Amino acid sequence: MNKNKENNTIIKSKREKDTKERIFKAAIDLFSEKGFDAASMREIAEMVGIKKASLYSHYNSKDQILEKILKYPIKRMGTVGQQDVNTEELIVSLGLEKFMDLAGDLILSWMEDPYMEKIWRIICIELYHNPQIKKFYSEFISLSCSYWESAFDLMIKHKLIKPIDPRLLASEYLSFYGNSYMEYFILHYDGSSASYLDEYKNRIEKHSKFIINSIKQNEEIKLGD
Amino acid sequence: MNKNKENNTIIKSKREKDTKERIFKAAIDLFSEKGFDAASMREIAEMVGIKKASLYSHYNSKDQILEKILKYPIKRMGTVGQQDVNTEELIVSLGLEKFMDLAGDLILSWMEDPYMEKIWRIICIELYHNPQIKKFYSEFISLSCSYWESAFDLMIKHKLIKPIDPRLLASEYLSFYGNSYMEYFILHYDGSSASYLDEYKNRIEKHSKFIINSIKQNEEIKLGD
DNA sequence: CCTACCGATCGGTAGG
DNA sequence: CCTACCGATCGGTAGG
Repeated sequence: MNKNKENNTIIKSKREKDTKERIFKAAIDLFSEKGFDAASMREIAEMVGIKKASLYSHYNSKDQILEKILKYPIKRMGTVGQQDVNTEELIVSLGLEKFMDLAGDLILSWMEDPYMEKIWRIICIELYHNPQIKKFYSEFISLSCSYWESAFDLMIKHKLIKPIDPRLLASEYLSFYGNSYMEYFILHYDGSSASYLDEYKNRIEKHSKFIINSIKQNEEIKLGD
Repeated sequence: MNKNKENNTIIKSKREKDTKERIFKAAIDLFSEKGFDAASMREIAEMVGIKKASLYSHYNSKDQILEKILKYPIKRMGTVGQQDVNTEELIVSLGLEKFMDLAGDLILSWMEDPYMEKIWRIICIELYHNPQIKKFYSEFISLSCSYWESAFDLMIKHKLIKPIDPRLLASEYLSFYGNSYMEYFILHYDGSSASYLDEYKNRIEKHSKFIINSIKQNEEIKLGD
């Protein structure tokens, strides 16, 4: 008797967890497809196969679902970006070209998670309309700029690149990424992935080479040093 | 009798035209402040000082108001960009630096119209949510890229810059603009103008110098030619 | 997890 | 240019 009750509780809570996750996934799909406002709670419920009112046993509000979605990239950033390696050591040991290649690969690997792609699209299309998303994006941009500013600063210190304002370099390097992703997610994204993405990968690779060529220390000057 | 009737007709149609323009301005203000969807016809009417139903004697729908707003930048583009000057002559006669300065000034002067700033904000914040705006933006980007691609191509032809893929150069040059404006309008715009705008002007000037330095033909190579 | 309901708000129209 | 109204849709709740 007791065993049976326990079993039921376990099964029930497992099903509940499962439903909560299905709601999460359905919300990502719908928000990324139609935008946060245009996707209704009714549609989310329909996709999960339950009635709208039942959503509220798992989440208190539509905003709370979005809140949980925005926590996902932060978790992912943690696992990808927060290695214990020292940036200065990495730059010195790899050199300019290889360090930049590694950084580019990291950003790409971060994007290849299918959730991340959809979540970025949600962020891009709701950047203005949602204060929650605006705050998240501002902080993300600010963190990225700081990281790259200090990276370029270290490169100058080790005479790997010309002494150009590292803040300017960071924004030259990152604005191309920003603009490319925005364009991709807003103008060309069709949910099928891979289609346009390869073209963007190609463009970003060329951009990286252009920047490297523009800032690397000239050979002659190096010799004369 | 006849004279009086005529006069009344003129006065009436003048007032009608005036109201139509006040609706136009109110819509620009409200759409740029809150976004197209969030600004309601009731609010527009309230700002103009009439009732909502009266709006429909001037415009058939909310979408038609937006349509008219989007025609404004095209008219402005016509007056600013479509001079009869030949780009090739301009590049040869001015040289690299002065041509780039002129182009930057043109873009800025285009932005300094107070309507344009608000309309750009509408475009940025509604880029995804509104198919009309998406189409307008796509075409604008495509036109800008083509123009700059051919401009860089001409510079290469006249050996003013290094022979780098002109398509890449166009997107290096323009993506910084795109990203800066997007960031300005979405994260820092507060309607008061001038506040952050100066900072962005400064950043864009530095960007232009960075690009010029990266692509200009080295003196030595020029001599050896 | 459901049915049945709520108030709020929207763009737009009829008729004067 | 107005009053008065329309159907549609939204997020969320009560109560079981």
